[in-house]
Amino acid sequence: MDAQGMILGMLQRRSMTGYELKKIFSSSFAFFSEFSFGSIYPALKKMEQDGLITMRMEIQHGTPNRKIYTITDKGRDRFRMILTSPVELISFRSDFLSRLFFFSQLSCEERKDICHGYRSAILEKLAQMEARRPEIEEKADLFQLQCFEFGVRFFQDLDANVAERLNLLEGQL
Amino acid sequence: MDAQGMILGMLQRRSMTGYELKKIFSSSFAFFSEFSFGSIYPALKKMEQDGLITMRMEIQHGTPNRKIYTITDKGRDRFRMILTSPVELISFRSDFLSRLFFFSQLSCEERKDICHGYRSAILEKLAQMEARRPEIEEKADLFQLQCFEFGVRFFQDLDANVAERLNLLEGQL
DNA sequence: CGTGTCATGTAAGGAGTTACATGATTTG
DNA sequence: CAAATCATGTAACTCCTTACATGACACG
Repeated sequence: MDAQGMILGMLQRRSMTGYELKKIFSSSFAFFSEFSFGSIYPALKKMEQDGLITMRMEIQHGTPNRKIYTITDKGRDRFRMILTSPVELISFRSDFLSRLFFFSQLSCEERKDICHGYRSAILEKLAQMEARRPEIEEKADLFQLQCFEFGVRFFQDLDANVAERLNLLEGQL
Repeated sequence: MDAQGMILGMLQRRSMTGYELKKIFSSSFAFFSEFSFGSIYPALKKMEQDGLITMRMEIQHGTPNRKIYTITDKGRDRFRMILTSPVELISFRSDFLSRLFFFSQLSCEERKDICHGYRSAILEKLAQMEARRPEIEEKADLFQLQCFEFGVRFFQDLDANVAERLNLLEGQL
């Protein structure tokens, strides 16, 4: 699902500004779908032109004015279509696998370093996610919590998968 | 690792044409890194200009002439740098998780359909990969075989992860 | 005689990121 | 007094894909 789809889904829950959308995308769910301002603001503009959302300016004193976007019926229809269209199989480019593919060109030490370094990065990611668990358990609905659980397990599985390659490298298998 | 990096790695094993590179990228390792002709040919051109590879034209009779690319010392140095640079944590956009995130907006039936459909797609992918196992076990080196095993396990884990979400949806947990 | 394989290449488009510009107000 | 937060936006760039163009030979 692209930026437009994700934004529509968010706006279906409640009206929001681009800035707020960015905060949610950057929160605990960033691991499977993040977008920068450079994607969000142009997408909002485009969707307003297409009649999928409407904008209302909130004049503020002190802080800058906010543009609050609200989904329209047309937008709701569009989102339904997006949500029920065929699900794409995960597309990923794995830097780790790109290295593993060329491991024959590295020394044994270098190979192990890469694997260990990668495991550390995964475990750090997991720690970051766990640190945010309370926040999620408080705010998220059942399915969003399931997204989080899926993510945690995904990285745990990834780590175990790398560990298995390491086992072989270290001749412990 | 981008197209340039992957191509350099391939050329370090042996000299090749763009067409051959494409065939390898489209083979059993496409699941973690694929590139189209539209990436490969311009990358080869660029890298030749940068002195990372050299080209030698092979005149053929009948079939079209082939441009055989060979890595240079500069290219080898570059690839070493790429191979030993910090490994990026996997970056993926999961269409399935994007749906799950908005499951509250779907009926129970629709939710289950999405999960079942997704599991089918994963199992089909696994079947496709297994069908190519003999080819890989014959041609690939130890580490490339490990890439393949990693991929198989990755999709198995993915399936199990989706299955766990389904369990909850079906109230069997 | 159509389809597939061999073989190279380019132009246009897609979908994003990064970096910059602006500027007040709050927090440490 | 510096840095973070609030808030919006654009231009340039990256890196890739899709679709097209070209053309001969081999297979069934």
